[in-house]
Amino acid sequence: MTPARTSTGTAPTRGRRPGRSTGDDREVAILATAERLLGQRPFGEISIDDLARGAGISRPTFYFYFPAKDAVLLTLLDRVTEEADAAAGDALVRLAEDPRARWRELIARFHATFGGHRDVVLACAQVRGTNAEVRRLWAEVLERWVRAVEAAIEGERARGAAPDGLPARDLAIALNSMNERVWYATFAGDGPAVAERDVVDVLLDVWLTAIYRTTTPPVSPSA
Amino acid sequence: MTPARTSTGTAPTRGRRPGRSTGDDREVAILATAERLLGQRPFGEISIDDLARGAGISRPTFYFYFPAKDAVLLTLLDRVTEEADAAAGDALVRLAEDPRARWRELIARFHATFGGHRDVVLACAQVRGTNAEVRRLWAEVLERWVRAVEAAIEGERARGAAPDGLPARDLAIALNSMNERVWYATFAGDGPAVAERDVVDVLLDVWLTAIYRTTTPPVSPSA
DNA sequence: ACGCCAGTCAACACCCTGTCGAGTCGAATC
DNA sequence: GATTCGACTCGACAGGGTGTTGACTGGCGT
Repeated sequence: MTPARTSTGTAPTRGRRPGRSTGDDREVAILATAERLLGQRPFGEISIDDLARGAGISRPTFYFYFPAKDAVLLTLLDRVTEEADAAAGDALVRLAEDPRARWRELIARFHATFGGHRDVVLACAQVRGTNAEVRRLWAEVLERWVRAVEAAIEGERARGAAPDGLPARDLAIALNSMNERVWYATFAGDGPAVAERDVVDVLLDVWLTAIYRTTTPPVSPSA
Repeated sequence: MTPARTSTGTAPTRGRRPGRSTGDDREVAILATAERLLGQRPFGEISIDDLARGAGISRPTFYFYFPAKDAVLLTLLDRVTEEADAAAGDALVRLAEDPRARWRELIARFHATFGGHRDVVLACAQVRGTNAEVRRLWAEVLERWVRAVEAAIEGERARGAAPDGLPARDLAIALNSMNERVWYATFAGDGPAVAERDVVDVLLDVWLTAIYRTTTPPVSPSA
């Protein structure tokens, strides 16, 4: 796994150099403590001391493993986005054979991944406003997904299944943004939100109408 | 205007009782300082001391006017949402006469209002994660807008202009959520974002296709 | 037997928040 | 014109969180 000490960027000096192994358990203990505590109270109310004590070490020792509290969350986020990438992976291959099913699969898999780590996702959404590292990582990940969707839309237009219209990139951004915000509201449960069991179908409907102008996109004549 | 001392909720005792006027300038000075500083650095990096000194008072005196730093932002947000409400106001009346123009007007007016106060909007989005008051106020406002859009969609379905489909409320939530997130990205300028001059048209396109399945909704036969 | 280094923590310096109590001052009131 | 009252002000404190320093430990290679 990627080392956690990424936040300051300038100095990867701090922390355990590869070769030894004693400290690994402490690192995972911190991570586990963070994920557990995130289920109980918001990130802002968890102190470094809480994390350290939860992992059986003192506060200064925490800094041996992570440069700051946010870096823990960043590592957690990294895991989740990797899992989401893996889950999404091949959802859009052979799109032409059954577009509706493929798009639904994409959305459903993201939903499952995020829903399975909602505490982490929610916490990241919260600190994204104040932490540049989290913001950057999330922007990177989103950019990948936007590009994948953009390419898929262009593919559908090329085979004549989807009409021309908005630039594919803008459409991809808008749809991905919608998903992000709708999931946030659904998982956080504050403000107007779509019920969790409906959210995939609601999002799917908007995606299909925005891309194809119909909820039953045509399959490819061949195949 | 509404007094700012709303955060604790239990005790409106604190602060200047109506009748005198000396303190009003201080209050507006704090607000003005906050909005000015927000244009320079994020809310989290502005201390109460900064606000107080900017308004020409000491830190303890700040607490005479506002119960906490967040309350200042809350007051600022209140202004912006009121302005947005006023701007949006009658955009959806006579929808049937020219649906595309009316929807566009709604979106464009919100865009103009938020864009005119982007520093405040951005700051609120950031603290929403950590501040329950801001979260509640935003949820309330959003709920009003969702209801208005929901009613408009149902109206369009009733007159046969829009096909049935998703529950109108879910659709309204999804579309409003999309706007919120897309605007945030556009104004913040981090991560994948739609260019500011295109954003109204991009959002409009998704709204129209999601509601009508066409970008040129039919006008009412009468009128 | 010795040095090195990952790992550990008590203690410190700092910053920010929120509160308390002692004030100042102008405008009614007597 | 003295007195009272309440709006308004701030110095000083207590508390809690962060990040750093410097000293200490113990195993492992030489």
